[in-house]
Amino acid sequence: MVRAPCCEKMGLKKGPWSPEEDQILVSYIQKHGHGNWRALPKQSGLLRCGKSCRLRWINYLRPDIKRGNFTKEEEEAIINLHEMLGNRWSAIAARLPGRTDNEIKNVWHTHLKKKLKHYDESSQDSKGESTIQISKCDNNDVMGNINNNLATTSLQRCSSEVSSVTDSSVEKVAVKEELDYSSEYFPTIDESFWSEELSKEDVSETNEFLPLVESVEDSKVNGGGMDFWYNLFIRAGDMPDLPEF
DNA sequence: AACCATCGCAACCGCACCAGT
DNA sequence: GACTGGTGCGGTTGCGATGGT
Repeated sequence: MVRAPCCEKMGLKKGPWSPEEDQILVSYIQKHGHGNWRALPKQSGLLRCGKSCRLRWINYLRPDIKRGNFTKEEEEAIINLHEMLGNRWSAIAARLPGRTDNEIKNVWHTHLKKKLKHYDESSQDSKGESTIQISKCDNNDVMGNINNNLATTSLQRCSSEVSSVTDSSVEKVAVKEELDYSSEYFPTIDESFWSEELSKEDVSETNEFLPLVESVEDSKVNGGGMDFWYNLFIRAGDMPDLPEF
């Protein structure tokens, strides 16, 4: 395949986006959508290549982007999902609503890798057990449901152990954590599960996931982490409307 | 205050994949 | 089946911000 000439050779702009460019891109997409990224710059009058426009929109301008620092829950989810999925950032991002693959990738390389390294080092000091610090989940009921209904991940095992602690929601507790993160603790998930074609019916047939939806909808509990857990364990795109808490 | 090192984030690059012809 | 164009993805880079000396 013949590679398309790069932006610079075409006289197109590169580098940081100006507020004016952002404005043009947003208003164009709001009006016309983004059917064809390659044609978009021409039609909108932007001196950018389509690829650059797409990236800017996806990583920064999309209205559903959640800005700001990652919560502890999100960080823990990234660690767990990375353990399951590897460097498939887009797949991880699909399970963290409002976060982009680029953002997750950056967070991984700047924060989480170091964090994990730190855990590894501290865990090597003890024999077979390590002590890690995690934040207590905001809502024990939710975590209980997760623990009842989902195959256990390392995070959930931690959560079940802290669920008896009843005061401050940000209290840090020391949790004994076994070193072995073997498949015993992760559900066997074949590729079809992660594929975008999985329907709602398929989800219900994959057992653990539906009961969580029901429990969330029924419980109407108030907790900052609710949307997060709700979205994380239900496939993006097949989600029912979020319940009001 | 000036310089340097490090960090964090936005953006780019190159490749792979897919659909249409 | 081969070719082409569009899109998506993961790795990498550039650069401003921040902190330390």
